[in-house]
Amino acid sequence: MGRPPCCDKIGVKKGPWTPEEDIILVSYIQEHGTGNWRAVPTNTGLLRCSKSCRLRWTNYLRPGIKRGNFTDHEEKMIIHLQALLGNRWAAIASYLPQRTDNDIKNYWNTHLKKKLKKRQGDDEPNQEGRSVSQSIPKGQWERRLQTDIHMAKQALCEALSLDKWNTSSPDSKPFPINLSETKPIQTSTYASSTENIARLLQNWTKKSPNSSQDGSSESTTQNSFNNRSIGTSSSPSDGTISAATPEGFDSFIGFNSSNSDVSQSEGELKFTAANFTPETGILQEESKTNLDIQMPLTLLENWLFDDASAEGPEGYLMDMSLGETADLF
DNA sequence: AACTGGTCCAACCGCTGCTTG
DNA sequence: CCAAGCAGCGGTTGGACCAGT
Repeated sequence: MGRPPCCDKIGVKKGPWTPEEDIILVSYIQEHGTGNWRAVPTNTGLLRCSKSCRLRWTNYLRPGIKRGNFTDHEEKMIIHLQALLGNRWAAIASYLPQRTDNDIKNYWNTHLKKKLKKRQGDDEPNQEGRSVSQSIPKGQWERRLQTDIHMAKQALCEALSLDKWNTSSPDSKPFPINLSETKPIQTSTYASSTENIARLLQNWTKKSPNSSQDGSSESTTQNSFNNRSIGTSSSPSDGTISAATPEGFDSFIGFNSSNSDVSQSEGELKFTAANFTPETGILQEESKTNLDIQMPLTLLENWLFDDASAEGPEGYLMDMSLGETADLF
């Protein structure tokens, strides 16, 4: 007979999250992963509903999130993807792994909508208009189906050849994203909030029994979390975070700093790839997500930014869905 | 300095499809 | 098979912030 009720709405806290709450949530997910959101409020003592916890994690605390201004590159991708997929922000976000669907949605509503409106007002033929008009002949459901088939195919390809990514050639990047060609811009609000959290995390990591380096595989989630964050940015002797800075925090909670740092060297990229395998624990899901979109994004960029291409996205997707999926299935 | 209007974004709301017992 | 609950998604909102007057 169903499951026991989720979180009753009595005594559930709402509104902005405090750094303390963030730490509690992060530390819990470090130990237990993101599998059971329902258990999070009860096990952590957070007066939040499970939904709120999940949202906080996926939109804010999750590793690998890039914050701040959108680059031209990202902007173009969003515009094209929105024209292709509609308001399927989650699907669009899957092509921009560093951005959350909420972020993209907000950016679309606050910036791009107006921008496009303005451009259309200028009555000037542009790429966005072209993409939209090209996508119209196809039914929405059909485009969705094509995209979903395409994504499923990519996921399968990834699953079958994960090792290739880890031992890829020096030219290959851990993430498809040439987003890294663009400038990193951090918002001051997030920076300040991460500073607070990082400061609090210092205490937490000191107390945490999980920062041990015994190499035990009892919890891969813990190990990966610690290895990638504390292990690279802290003193091994005391286990504390070395820098109470936004960068320090980003690196604590994941791979963000190396991932979003556009000035990173190829060597750093390789380092990221080497450490960023699906076997690395709690962030496995995130890493998979990132890996999964590697090929599609690279291909996507071909048509997104190839002005000479007259075929457009539909041609690509049609090929993928009608041609290659036949082989797949 | 105070007010006003606009912008931005984190968080909430409500719906839907899937999962579970 | 069914009902209840969960997780995820897209739409909306509230409040902080900023620029202009």
